Amino acid sequence: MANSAFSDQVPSLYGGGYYDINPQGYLDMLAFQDYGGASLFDMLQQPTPPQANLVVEPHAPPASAMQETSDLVNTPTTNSSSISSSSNEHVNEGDDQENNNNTRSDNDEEEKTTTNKQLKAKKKNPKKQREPRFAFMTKTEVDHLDDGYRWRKYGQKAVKNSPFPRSYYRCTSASCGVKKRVERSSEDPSTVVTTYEGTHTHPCPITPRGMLPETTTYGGLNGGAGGVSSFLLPQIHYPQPSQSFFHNHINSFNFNNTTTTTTSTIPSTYSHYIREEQSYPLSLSPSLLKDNGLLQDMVSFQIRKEEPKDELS
DNA sequence: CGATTTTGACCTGCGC
DNA sequence: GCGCAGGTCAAAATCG
Repeated sequence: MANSAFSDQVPSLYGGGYYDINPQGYLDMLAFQDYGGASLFDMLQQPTPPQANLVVEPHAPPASAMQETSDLVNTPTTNSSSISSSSNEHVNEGDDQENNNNTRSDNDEEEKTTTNKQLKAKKKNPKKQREPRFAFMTKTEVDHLDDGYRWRKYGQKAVKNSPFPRSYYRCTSASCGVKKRVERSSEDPSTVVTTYEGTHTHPCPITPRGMLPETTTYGGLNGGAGGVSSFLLPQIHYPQPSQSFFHNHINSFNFNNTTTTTTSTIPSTYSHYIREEQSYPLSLSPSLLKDNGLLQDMVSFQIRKEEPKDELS
């Protein structure tokens, strides 16, 4: 199959469920910029982090329109890859996602202790409830991108039809059950496919620049030259307890040797037209971005309509 | 010495 | 039911 890493991975993300878009129908996104060595965490420290909203508008045409608005942002390039994002069956109630996160991790913890001896006898609910997930592809030589959170690798598996293994990471935060998978595309070895599952139940642990953990891998394979770039991945708005997955920050940006693209996938339940509304802080004005050539390679968002297989019919 | 990574074994889901 | 592939566990190894 073409691009097994992606083809294998992403479709599975689409199975079942739908997004729990917040009442306002907004999908918040962070705009990114490489501050010439400063990480995005610096940006986040700012009182008014750059932000762009995706506005979900019912009854509007999906893809094409999305393309239009994306073009407002920048010009897609050829070497960029697309990412897909998806949220899997998270059961109806909006709160469930959060609850799932918490209860699941709690349950996991309990299971670990109680069924300690019963190896791998992890009996989760017969009806497994998967966390919302989304994947994105990144043009980078670095496998494990620093997204501001701390991850612990808990497994690695060879992937069928791919010479590259898939790595499994888990957020090191105690109560946070977020996982991520990282694999290199067999089709395009320069592309790394990262799949996130779940939402963080805690603030980004990374403190301002200089406090970044040494495990930060950016620039490593590139000799560390060219400035440090970091990007931030989905991060929930903590003040809002029942945050929907899509209310997380999904980013699309580009830095030196790395181009990351994210494609939000809106399930049929929300077969809306998504318009991108960007509001730039002074430091992130489009002109500035352009001047710096930071986002020029950013690929347009492509909102893909996906019919959850399970729920079709 | 604690935290993280590596790695082989085991579990689970799914297709045949 | 069987086999395959994906996902997870946990002991051992490695790292800082």
